Amino acid sequence: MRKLPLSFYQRTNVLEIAKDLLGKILVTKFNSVTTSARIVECEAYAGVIDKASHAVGGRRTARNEIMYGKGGFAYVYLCYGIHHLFNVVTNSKDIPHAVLIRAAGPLKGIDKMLERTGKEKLDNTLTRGPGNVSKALGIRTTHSGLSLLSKNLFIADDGFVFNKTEILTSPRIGVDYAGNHAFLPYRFYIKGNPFVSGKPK
DNA sequence: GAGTAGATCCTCT
DNA sequence: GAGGATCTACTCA
Repeated sequence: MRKLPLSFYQRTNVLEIAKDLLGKILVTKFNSVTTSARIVECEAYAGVIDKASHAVGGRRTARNEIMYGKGGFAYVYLCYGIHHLFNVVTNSKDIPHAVLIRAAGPLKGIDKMLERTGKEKLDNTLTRGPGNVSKALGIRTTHSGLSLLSKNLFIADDGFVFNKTEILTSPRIGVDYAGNHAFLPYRFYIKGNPFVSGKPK
């Protein structure tokens, strides 16, 4: 198992990076507690031309500043006052591309995830949906700006790959306000995986 | 099983 | 001062 190198994040095609993140392992080590989960769903946000992105039209604020930095950093922000959403910043400096991690399958530290989410036992709601992934892994807005090569927060590759036929694409979720961009097939997920958000098949 | 309302707070206008 | 890259619970059928 190895950490993904910076070169993984700093490629120019955000769609390719989003697709490649499927099957990788998101790991957090906070207060010497390790939790990890395999990514099964994510969405690409293609910077200034993407109406669903925080960086649309070159919008630049204190909150999304990190998106304008180099790839390989975490961008975390609060949505609806409740949910912490975890993003991976990609591409190079001044190009605000990002990938939103939407769902993952728990691997290590499941007990700790249950404690964090207040659940009794493991079921498919533990890490289903971006708000729950962050909650289970203990990711909060204070972690925004952390490097994904740090020892507390990183993404690893254990050699596992999903079969190409298991990877599906669809329009993104919850971005109806983005007009025609709401229909772009920028969402990637694993067919039939119980942790993928939306209606189970 | 499907549809809808409410939660809740930081950020930008 | 408004609204959001969401989730859950509750209603009704």
